Amino acid sequence: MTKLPKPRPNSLGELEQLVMDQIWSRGSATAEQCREALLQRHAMKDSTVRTVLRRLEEKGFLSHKVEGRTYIYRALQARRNIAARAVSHIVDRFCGGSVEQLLVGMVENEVLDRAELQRLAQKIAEKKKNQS
Amino acid sequence: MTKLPKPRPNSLGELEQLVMDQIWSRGSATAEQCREALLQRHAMKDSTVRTVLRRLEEKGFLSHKVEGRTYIYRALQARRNIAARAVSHIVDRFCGGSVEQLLVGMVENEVLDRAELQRLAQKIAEKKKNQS
DNA sequence: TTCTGTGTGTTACACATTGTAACGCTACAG
DNA sequence: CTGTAGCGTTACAATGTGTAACACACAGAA
Repeated sequence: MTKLPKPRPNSLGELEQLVMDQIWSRGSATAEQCREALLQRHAMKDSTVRTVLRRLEEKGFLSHKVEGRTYIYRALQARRNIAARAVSHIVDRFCGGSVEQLLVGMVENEVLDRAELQRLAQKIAEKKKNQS
Repeated sequence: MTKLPKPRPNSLGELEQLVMDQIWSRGSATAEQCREALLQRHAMKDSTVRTVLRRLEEKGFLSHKVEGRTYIYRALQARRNIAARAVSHIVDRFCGGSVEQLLVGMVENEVLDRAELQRLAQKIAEKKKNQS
């Protein structure tokens, strides 16, 4: 009976976010690179960053390769995909699975205005034309 | 110096979700009504439900009026609006504020298929026509 | 070869959130 | 007047997250 790695939750804490942002925008990064980049807004020890990186890897957001003695982390999932899945959950939970309902809500809440929505529809239509 | 109500986080735990679902689908409900409705999937004591209800109220999701000796809870926010704001955060965080990016991601992740997307665009267009 | 620093693994701790519940008080029904 | 239904208060354990110390190992300097 090998003990399975304890499943960690699929959401991101604040610091975890910041670290992921680093990885995403750089493509890949070491612990030190992350730390340096974050120092301005958020001072922390190197062990802190490394712990966060390890947890992110456990959660399945990152993987690393070893280069010499240092770990180089890269994202396993694109920002967009994370967003897509998160939104999918929300839609299921709150909108009865209907993306349309979601969009309606977003307009109601002025998160999205009608003009924007129109542009979206336009683009979708165009994309279809180009594809078919 | 009156102590301000401690701000609770804006997310919902699993049980909190279930309770909110009850309130949302009924329009309003008492603690006992919630409890009874949830008993099948999720046994719990009355104090548990009441604690959850109180916390939901602290978080700003619910309010209550008193009828005789019982509290009647109702939602302060529509499901949809919660969804809209949550998604708005996600879009900001992960999609650079672009809903389009989000939709692209959702198609990539097969959360949404192209046909569905087309229907959406269609409906948006129709709605515009009806309005203008 | 020995020393030293850099990067890693392990372990720990505090605090907040969430699920869970006991206990005690009060007011209305019988 | 007494039981009970419904509330307020308080508590506790598990988990998630930020934070970090410490020990170990290896690569390059002396």
